[in-house]
Amino acid sequence: MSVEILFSRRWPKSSLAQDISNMDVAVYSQAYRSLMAQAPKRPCNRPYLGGRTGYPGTEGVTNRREEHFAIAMVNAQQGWTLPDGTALELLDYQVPLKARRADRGVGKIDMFGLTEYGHPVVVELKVIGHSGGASDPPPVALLEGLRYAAILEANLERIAEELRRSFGREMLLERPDIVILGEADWWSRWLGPDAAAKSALEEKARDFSQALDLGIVFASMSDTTVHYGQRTCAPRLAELPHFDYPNTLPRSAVKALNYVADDAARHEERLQTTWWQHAETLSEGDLDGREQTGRPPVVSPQSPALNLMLPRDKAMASAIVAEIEIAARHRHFRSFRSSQAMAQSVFGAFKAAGRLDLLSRVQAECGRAAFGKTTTKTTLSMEVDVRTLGEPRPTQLDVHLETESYRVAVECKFCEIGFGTCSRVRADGIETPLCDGTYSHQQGRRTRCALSEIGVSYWNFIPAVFDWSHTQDMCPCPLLPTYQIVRNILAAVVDKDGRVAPSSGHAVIVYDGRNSAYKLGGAADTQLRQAAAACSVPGALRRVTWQEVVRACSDSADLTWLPEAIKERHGIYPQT
DNA sequence: AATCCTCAATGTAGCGAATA
DNA sequence: TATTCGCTACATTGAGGATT
Repeated sequence: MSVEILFSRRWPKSSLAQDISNMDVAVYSQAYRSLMAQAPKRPCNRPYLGGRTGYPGTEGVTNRREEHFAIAMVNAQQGWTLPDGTALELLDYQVPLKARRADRGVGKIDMFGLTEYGHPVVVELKVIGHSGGASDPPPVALLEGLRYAAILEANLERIAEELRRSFGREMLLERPDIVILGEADWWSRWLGPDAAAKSALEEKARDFSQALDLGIVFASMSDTTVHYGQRTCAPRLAELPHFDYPNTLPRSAVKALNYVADDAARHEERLQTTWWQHAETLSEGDLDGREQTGRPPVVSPQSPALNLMLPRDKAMASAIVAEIEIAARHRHFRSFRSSQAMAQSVFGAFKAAGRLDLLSRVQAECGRAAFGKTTTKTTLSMEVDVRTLGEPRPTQLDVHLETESYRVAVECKFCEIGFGTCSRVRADGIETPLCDGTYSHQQGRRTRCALSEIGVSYWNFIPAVFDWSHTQDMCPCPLLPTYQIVRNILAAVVDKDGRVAPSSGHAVIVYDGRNSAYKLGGAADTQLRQAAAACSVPGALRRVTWQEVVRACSDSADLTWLPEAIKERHGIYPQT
């Protein structure tokens, strides 16, 4: 069947409105189905998703504004809200669709993402050209979107599998939605003076939307400056674009907004159930005996190690127990909520089994290896003091991995609903806080940050890794919500000699995938995205769930006990 | 009549996937 | 790993219409 019409690039401006009106939706829908039936399918050793570095591949000058724009947007980890209120998260850019070189007219998906419910979304990005060129007309963008959606749909299962494996996400096996995301200038250049074409396009999109049962959203974003990237310097957007929607196609009724609140309560309830069920299997006197509602099981002070998940093998078990000194245990170490106990159990197990190499299988949510490349020579230590940041009390890393002088700083979360914030704005026992929450000279100080004033060197390093300048006032201080995350990133990228080496380390956040604070739009998620959006080094901040981490040991004989134990105790297990 | 402007057609650069 | 290939965005060209 004729799929040719989906590939037409001839849309003369003079007859744009007429040509759009003349589009026969039935014919195009048929072409969509035909293209789907004959779509290229990439061989298994050539993935669709993942493998992108966040850097452009080339050095020197370029005119490829659009690609840099897309890379910058994905790097910024900024999702946005679709007109029906659904949150969209961008996962990848330049997704190839060709199976063979000879596949004609098959390009790459500018950006690919999922809605918060796991529905696939194809984003076709249109920006004004490097030198102000108008770029393709809107119908071409629409057809590109349809083509990509058709080819994507033909490979849905395959792509869902890749998302699961490489990004730890679940995708619904549904026809993708299409977002045509154009810079405001691009839209107005083509449709500004031509109201007829504009309404023709919107009407046609509605028809397509109905005929094919997919969402088509036109989004306009504020024009923004792109700082072009290089092989070692990621492209950046000067400011995050602001979106609005010239057409509003409410596709699905907005899912209940109290969903998130319910989710948190349900999760807590399920945790308690799982915990107390597990507690039943313990012996009399193993718990501290206190029972208030809402309180998790807490093991007795006589045998704190009971809060660790341990193998039957005695040697391995004692190696795990010894991984964190007793003095370094947190106050709430004995609680089932303790993320420290979780971290010690899991990472201690990998180490004790001599299988740190398995960690390189774990994929972070950005598609990169969560822990970088690890080998059997990787060293792992817990509760490591970081002394490179000039802090009076050094940052403690939950877990520190080192492979050939590449450092990974791991922050382990479990029940926590957010990240630590800066202490200077709190009035702990003093009348006025040491900082009013802005990054500016205050209270007669010589530096803008109360911590810099006492010799903490965060701000010496921050400009090398974040878009925040230490020579400019900021209100509020960008470190307010991102304090702990930033500290972890700095701990990973600042070396012993006090130099920033962004390519020599990264930070990872490990969290419970069921914890709603980390779901799109949740409190912790927002903190992470704020940090990521300002971070100029792609991959410096990665995130991964415990669910994904324990998946890595499923086929290692020495570690099969771990997934079972963590499922038993906390209800954590890799999905499918 | 000279000049400017717009736009479609044609040509090129950039770049990464495909291929060998 | 190095080379080839072809797509997309971008640049240039020139026809023809509009303006001065």
